[in-house]
Amino acid sequence: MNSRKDTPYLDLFQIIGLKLKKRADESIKELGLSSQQGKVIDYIYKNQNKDIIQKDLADRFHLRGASITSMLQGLEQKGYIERKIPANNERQKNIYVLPKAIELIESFNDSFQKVEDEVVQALTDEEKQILKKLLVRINERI
Amino acid sequence: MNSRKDTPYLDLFQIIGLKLKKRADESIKELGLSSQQGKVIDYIYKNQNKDIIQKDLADRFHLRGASITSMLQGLEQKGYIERKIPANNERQKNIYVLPKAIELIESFNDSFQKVEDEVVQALTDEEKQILKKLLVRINERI
DNA sequence: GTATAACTGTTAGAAATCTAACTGTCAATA
DNA sequence: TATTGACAGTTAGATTTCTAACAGTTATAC
Repeated sequence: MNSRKDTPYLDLFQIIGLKLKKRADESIKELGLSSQQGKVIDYIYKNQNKDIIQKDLADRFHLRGASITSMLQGLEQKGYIERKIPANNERQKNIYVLPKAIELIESFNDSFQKVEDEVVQALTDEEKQILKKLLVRINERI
Repeated sequence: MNSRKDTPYLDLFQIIGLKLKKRADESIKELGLSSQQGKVIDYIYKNQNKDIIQKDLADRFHLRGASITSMLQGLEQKGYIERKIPANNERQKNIYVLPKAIELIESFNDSFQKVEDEVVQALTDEEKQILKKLLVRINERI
């Protein structure tokens, strides 16, 4: 009777991921951004000296090119970022954060940090290390 | 200089969750369903003797009532499920899977199982147990 | 050198989810 | 027992993501 199908890891990752997304969204809602937008702005800011293009964001955040276009159009209209076609390749667009976004980064990173702390608060230092090691390995293999 | 903000657990859960969702969607695409729809049908089927109502699904899958309404309307139109107002409470609707869905359950559970296997394939038995224990504990606390 | 393929980003339209406002039903209470 | 509040579900409209088809640019191959 080994035909019983069960997917506890799949289910746990799905549920934890959903809960964390809602917590993160909630924590920066007052700034008028979604957690996804916050993460993207933070990533652009941290890599501003590396000539990030939209494709890099699509790869990092596992989104389609069309979704990045849509998100960045929104962030550009709201004055958080700007996009410039580089001289050496007219297919691409480099992304830069504007002062209006930089003011917020510290604030929503504080919020994300609080959610992060909640996640690992139930674990000992040793368990944290083990968990990170296992998550990294899983992430590399899938 | 401890102002450095970093959220590796948040990021890993987000990325792994996204990857797994895409894998699961891909694996049952040929059946004409999303992985979410498959999970819901499976849940209804496994709890058919418990008079499941829409609110139970909203709680289990961390979706809003409106989202459940929309999803179940779709599944009902396609002939996978039916909804019946119980005699003792006209506010509620009990959900049942129809034969057309039951035929598929075995098949997409096989698909989900394959994704599940990929997740843990890089881990030893001991690591699997530890991981599950830590995930369960995190899920309980957030 | 030109034709073709690969790359980067955009558009249009579909799907899934959300919030806010709503309807109808049941429960509590005054 | 009449009112009020809580509950379950629905609708309308917004948001975010997706796929498919496309335009323009760059690289490759003949």
